[in-house]
Amino acid sequence: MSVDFETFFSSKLHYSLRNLIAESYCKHELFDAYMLSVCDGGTMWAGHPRDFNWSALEGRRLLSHNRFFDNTVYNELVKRNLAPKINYSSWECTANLTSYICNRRALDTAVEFLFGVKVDKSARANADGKHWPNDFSESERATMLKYASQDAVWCYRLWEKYGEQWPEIERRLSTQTINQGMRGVQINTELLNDYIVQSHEVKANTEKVLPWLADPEDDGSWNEEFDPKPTSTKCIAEQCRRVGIPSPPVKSTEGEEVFEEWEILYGPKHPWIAALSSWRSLNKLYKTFVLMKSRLRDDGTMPFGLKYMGAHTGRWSGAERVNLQNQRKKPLLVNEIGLMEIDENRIDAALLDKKRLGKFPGWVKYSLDFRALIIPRPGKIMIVSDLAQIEPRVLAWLCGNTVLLDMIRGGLSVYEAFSRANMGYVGGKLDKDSDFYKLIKIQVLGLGYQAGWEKFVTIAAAGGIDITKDDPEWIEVPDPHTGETKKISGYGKRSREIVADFREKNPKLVKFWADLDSSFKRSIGSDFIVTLPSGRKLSYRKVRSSIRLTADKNGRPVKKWVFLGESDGRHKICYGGKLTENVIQATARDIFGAHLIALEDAGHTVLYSSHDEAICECAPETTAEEIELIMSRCPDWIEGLPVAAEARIVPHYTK
DNA sequence: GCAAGATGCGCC
DNA sequence: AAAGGGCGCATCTTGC
Repeated sequence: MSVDFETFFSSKLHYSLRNLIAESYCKHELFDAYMLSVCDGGTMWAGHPRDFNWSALEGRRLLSHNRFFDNTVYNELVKRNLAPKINYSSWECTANLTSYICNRRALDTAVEFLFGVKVDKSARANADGKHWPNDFSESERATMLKYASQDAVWCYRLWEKYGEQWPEIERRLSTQTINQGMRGVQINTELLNDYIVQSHEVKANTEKVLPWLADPEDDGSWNEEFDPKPTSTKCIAEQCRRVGIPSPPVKSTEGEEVFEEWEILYGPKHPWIAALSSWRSLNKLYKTFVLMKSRLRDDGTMPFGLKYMGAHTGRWSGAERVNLQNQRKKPLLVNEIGLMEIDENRIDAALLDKKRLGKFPGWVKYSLDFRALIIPRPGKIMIVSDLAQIEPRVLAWLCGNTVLLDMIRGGLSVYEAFSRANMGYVGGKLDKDSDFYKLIKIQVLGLGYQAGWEKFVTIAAAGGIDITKDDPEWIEVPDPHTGETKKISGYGKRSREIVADFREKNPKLVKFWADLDSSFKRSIGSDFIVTLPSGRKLSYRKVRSSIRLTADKNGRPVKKWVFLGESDGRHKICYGGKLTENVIQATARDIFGAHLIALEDAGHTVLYSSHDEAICECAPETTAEEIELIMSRCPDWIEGLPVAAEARIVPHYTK
């Protein structure tokens, strides 16, 4: 039986689900659920909730398109004595169903894709700011009832036609995810209040360093010509002009390194450069803290959003503006002058002090640690557990690299095993701090998805290795046309060698890329569908090819064929390595999904998850080993994969 | 006044 | 021959 509520909203008053999470929206004084529509295929009903025969839902399986919302509305009605408590048997979400079936969440786009029918959503847009029934004309009321019924009908049809294609485990993951968000997490509210005050103060200090905001009694030149906002690009450009330095390079187009060079060159002389970056970080934190406070329940817990099948590969994604999957790992430290500390070495040293001595060095005035805000409920403990190198393991399994898997099963670390099984290393036990070990690690992480030598230079740099430092200035190569020897730049020589060597020694992997690549290209004109080991399917629709203009090394334009497939409503370039990455990520997600359900079956509460990490709230007697054991299980559909996990009891969410 | 695009920040 | 990373969200600018 599908259930769909229509409620008052007003974009003018900023009272809508755009601005508020469902629970805050329902708690609000403006909340009014004025219409309910239900459909069980045979019968249809739409009207005011007060006129509904609620007992019709008793013992039934309920369906909603976005159950998080409709379930929250229903709970609120019960709380306000506007609806009775019903014992329904389950409540499924058809938005999650269609995300699984076709990566479309919204009702209209899903129905259009799956049924080829355009659903008219204009009635809802037309209800913006209107109170029921007085603000609706006679005909508008009829339209609204029809619209509500139509949504309930489509919700039911989606379930009727596609429900069976949704495997049991996925259905449970969907339900688990929605329950997680509705259950929420316990927040250290005292600390949150502190953080709000502190982050606001540091933000204000930072604004004083920005010349266009700093002096309210300046000559007025900022206010006259510019709109002085904290991160205004116009103000930044003008400031650069005034002090005679070039404008900052754009990170996304000119590269992180180029920006860093600029920063190193001009940062020390111009404190506002660092302040700009700090302000963005602080503002993000401050806004998040304030939002969290607004969502707190009386018991100090906070609901949150998490999207089942949020990403094309099936991974979960954050939602509702407080995204538990992308909060900073390291605390933000406030230094002796009341600003955000930016010296990474100093920060790391301070964090080490804290870890070893239990307290920060004197210069740390305050620490803003987002993760410290999330604590276990009273009488419970928190156990954080994450899968050990799941993606390289899955990659090895899919490529049939049994030698490597056997070594891992025998107890070697993934990287040590790789050096022996695939790179020809035969020496003694590797030292984890050695450059050789680091190099192996970045190869495993970086080269498995077909990165080229230039990309590998940046991957290595991110891993702390300058792979170009021993490159010769010049190398001599024969010209293919004349046969004469010519000199070319030696930059990247080492990187090229590593990449070539890696590929030579991993023929199964190279073949895996090539096979995926060629089957993708063969599906031009139709959809490319990969069946994952779990049985789940990954789709790339409407595969086509297209010509792109790029520059060769001399800057001359070159035409290049690329191949594209549609996912998440956009055509994206696909190639063997990229497809491999997707397949691996999706498979790792399925394995992790099995763990999430197993944890639940063992009686643990999974508060939420983050890609390969499960955050659990458990009975106090639970041990980390119990969790580790469950997280190390290997699903029967990927037999022989050595799965491993680490778990630890923590006072609060941490990494 | 709104939507879309560009840019940045944070995680895995 | 090589080969854009994914996600969400805030801020600011520009175009309609």
